[in-house]
Amino acid sequence: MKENSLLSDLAAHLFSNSSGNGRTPSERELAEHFGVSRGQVREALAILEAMRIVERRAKSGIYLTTTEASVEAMALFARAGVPLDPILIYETVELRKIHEIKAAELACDRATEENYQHLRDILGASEAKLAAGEGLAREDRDFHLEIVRATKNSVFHRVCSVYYVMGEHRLPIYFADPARSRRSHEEHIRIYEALLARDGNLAQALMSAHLQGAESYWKGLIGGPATAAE
Amino acid sequence: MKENSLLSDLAAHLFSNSSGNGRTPSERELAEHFGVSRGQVREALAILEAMRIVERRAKSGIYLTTTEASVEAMALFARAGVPLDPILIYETVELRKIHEIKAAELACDRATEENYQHLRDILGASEAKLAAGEGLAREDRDFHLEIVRATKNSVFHRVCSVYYVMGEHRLPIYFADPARSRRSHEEHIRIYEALLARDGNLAQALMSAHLQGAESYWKGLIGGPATAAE
DNA sequence: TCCTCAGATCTGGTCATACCAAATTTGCGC
DNA sequence: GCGCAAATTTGGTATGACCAGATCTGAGGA
Repeated sequence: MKENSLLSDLAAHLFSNSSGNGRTPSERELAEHFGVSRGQVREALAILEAMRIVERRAKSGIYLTTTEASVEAMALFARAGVPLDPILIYETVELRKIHEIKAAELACDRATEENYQHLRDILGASEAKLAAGEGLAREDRDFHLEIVRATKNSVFHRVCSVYYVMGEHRLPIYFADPARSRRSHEEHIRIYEALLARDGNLAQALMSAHLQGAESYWKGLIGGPATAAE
Repeated sequence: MKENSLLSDLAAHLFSNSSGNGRTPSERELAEHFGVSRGQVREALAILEAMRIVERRAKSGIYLTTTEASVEAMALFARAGVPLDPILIYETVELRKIHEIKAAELACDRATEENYQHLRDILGASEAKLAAGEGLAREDRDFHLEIVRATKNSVFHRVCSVYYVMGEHRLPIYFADPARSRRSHEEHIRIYEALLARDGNLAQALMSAHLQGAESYWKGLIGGPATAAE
């Protein structure tokens, strides 16, 4: 990964080192802290400002945004390992349900052989991972995104691909349980078969049930005291 | 507006002045062209790169991204006045339908008095605009976004608020017709009433019909190449 | 003790230079 | 034409400086 580590490190640092009014250290302090030039810090801050994570007030300082940050911002935090508000995870799952049930329906009408081939490839990779006793985080994401891609609506895909990465640091936990991984994989297979049969109603129903499992899981984690082993 | 004009100007410029392989002018050339320092250009480029609009290759150059740009990028272009591929507009409308029909349903369950008040305020503002013979672009967006907000799913709202701005430069055309504005406004009123009555099915149906009108309109303008595949 | 206000300080915004090393282009010699 | 080395270009990065408004500090007055 050649990811911009300064960006995520900086984001994490700003949240840990901001005063009560949301004011963060100055550009000069940040530059010194990270051992880079002010220019580098300003470049990163420009991105963070575009993501509405911070607000730069001329001659005053840098402040954490009080209003809603962008979805990109949430994804950045997820990558940076910043703990995400559980509420946001739940909301994300809810949004996924809205997106993917519809995507499954549309994909039944519009999926091409290329999409089917990709899905088969992903299922094959999943099988291999399962056999090796590994988690399916990456394959899960790929499978679901490929269905969105099969809707042939690129805006739909752009929107989904942004917030799907949010789960990248959560899914490993979810798929740590081999039984859950296996069940999820089998549900994927059935969804694939429904897509192949172009049975819109069935695909929707299967997708709904599939995501319901994830929703209950996260709801359980968020809701009562954490009883699940982690 | 205190918007970062360099950002959008730069984005537009890059698209007009890139060679066949997608290579854009160098940072130094861009700095000179816009009469700013290289640092300013680099800050803007950092944002454009984060939006996946360009790719900066060390010691080589800046290249327009061949892969899918982010939704944020589309919104930026819309603001910058860069003509958007009609296909993207149609795809956006389709995604809006997916989002808003569901939002209407959820809002029926979760809307609070605050949401209703906002909706009333927006409808009032719409009435005033209509009486003054003005378009409803802003009010239309506010109305629809408020319904999304009423779902109390902040991720949902974040996602929608990004791509809604895409329409800001299109809606004025749509609402140039007084009859269409009036009809749209009246449909908003009925949707509001359904939300107030917490009638989920009715709200969904009204929203679906409301957006169907917009969809047909844009489809008509585009010429319907999207559905020609079937 | 508390308030006021001018002066010192800090801060983001912007620009000009400079150096590096790799990628590109140029142009010489064949 | 062609190959290859030298000259040039390019992004990446750092340093230093100046501006002007925001912010903080402390002395002096009520």
